[in-house]
Amino acid sequence: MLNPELLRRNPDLTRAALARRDDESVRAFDRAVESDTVWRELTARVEALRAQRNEQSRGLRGKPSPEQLDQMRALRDELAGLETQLQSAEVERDTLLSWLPNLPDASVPMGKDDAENVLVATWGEPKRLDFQPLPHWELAETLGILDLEAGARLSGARFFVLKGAGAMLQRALTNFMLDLHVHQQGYTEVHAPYLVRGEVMYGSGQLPKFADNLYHDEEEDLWLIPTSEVPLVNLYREQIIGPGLLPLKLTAQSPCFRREKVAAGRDIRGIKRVKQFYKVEMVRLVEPEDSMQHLDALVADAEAVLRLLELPYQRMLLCTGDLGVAMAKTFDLNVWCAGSDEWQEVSSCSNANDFQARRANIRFRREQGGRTEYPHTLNGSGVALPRCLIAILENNQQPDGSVVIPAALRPYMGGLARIEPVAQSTSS
RNA sequence: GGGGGGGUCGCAUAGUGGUCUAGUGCGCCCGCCUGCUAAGCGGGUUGGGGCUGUUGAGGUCCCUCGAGGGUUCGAAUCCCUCCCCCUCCGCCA
Repeated sequence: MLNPELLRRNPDLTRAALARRDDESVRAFDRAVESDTVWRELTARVEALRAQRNEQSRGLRGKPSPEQLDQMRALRDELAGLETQLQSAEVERDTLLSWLPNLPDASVPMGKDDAENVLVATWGEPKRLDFQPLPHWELAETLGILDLEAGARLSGARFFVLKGAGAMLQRALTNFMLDLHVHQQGYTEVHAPYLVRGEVMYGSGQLPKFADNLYHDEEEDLWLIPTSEVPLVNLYREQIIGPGLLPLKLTAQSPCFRREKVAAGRDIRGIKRVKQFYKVEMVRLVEPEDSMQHLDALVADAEAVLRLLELPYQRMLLCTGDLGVAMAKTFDLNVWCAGSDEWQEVSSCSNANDFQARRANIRFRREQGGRTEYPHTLNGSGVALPRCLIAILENNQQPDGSVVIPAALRPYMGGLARIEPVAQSTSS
């Protein structure tokens, strides 16, 4: 949520910042400003009446006369009418406000969509294989470690089954990433629920806009998380973080559930875009003035994962048109996948500044008795598992169909250095 | 799933229609006292919002006793719905 002060004190600057995203945001902003004005007018009137009631009521203790009672009843009724108006004005304003996206940081380039994201840096060389590389869905099936058919049989399209060295590789990756974040980079490992309340989804910005892409249990009104950013960012919701505790650095592994309704026709082959996958996530809660440095540090933490796994990647700065609603600035890390012959996004590292903190009502104090402030929140994948697994399989494939395990992962796989093709699949 | 108890300003508690502008203890902050510390003494200490003003000084009003409704001239207190915690029984990884 945007700071309401922005609508009142600096509407022109704010409108201009939103205009860098799209026209719809500007129109939504103007409606929010108008609705906020109405709300403030009604607030002033209601509060004046309440002050009047409180004062007169004080003189009434004991035995009010019938005339006094009549007068007070009239006051009550007038107040009730206005309060009803105020309430609906408040709902309207809050709704409009809740749909407004974050302001893009000044350093974010203008652009319509992902085609206009800016390449900031490249690490490593995309592998040129001197044979025809296979895409992961073919490669992994011959290795006997991926079974898309079984995934479909169990759960439908966009679900998959990993077996043997494939399942082990996923587990190895998770453990490797968590160990790096916890032991080398100073994050605190967290396990939090995968099912959360609606308010929690609202807090990190998934609701109200993206209800369509989330799984929801009607009976208990709980939502399946699309990323552990959701519980991690909300870990301190409704709390005031005491002096000296920031920055907080949190990491978690979790399954992620996405309905992928929006991307219905895209990436249908393989496990690039699936409805359930594992991801290791990093979140930071920091003092506002430090947040951009923390964004750089966060990106570096994610990059360390890819470097240790020897995966060539690009760091992209997202343009205004590709920026998530809650985010002020985002870097994507795209890793080269030799078999699919494309760069795939494995990490998205963002600074949400105070947008999520406001929604989730997370505050902090710099010193005992000081005023409360909203911290800035940052999140980034470190990194998404199936796509990382895709990259390892496709880039490390050999002419004989085997796949070499990156050295960093071998200790996590019982020393296994290579996944060999199996003779035959189980089905006939 | 069934029964019982309970959510009050950091923590612990008091408060059963106006005297609550929510008391008390602990903790914390400031000051006094004091070789130093502790004790003692005095003062302060929920969070938010509007207007005004400042760039986060102040002033003023409103809201806030788990959340939302209701009754009433007036609700921490009475009624309804919901959320959460504890406990007993049943079931269960």
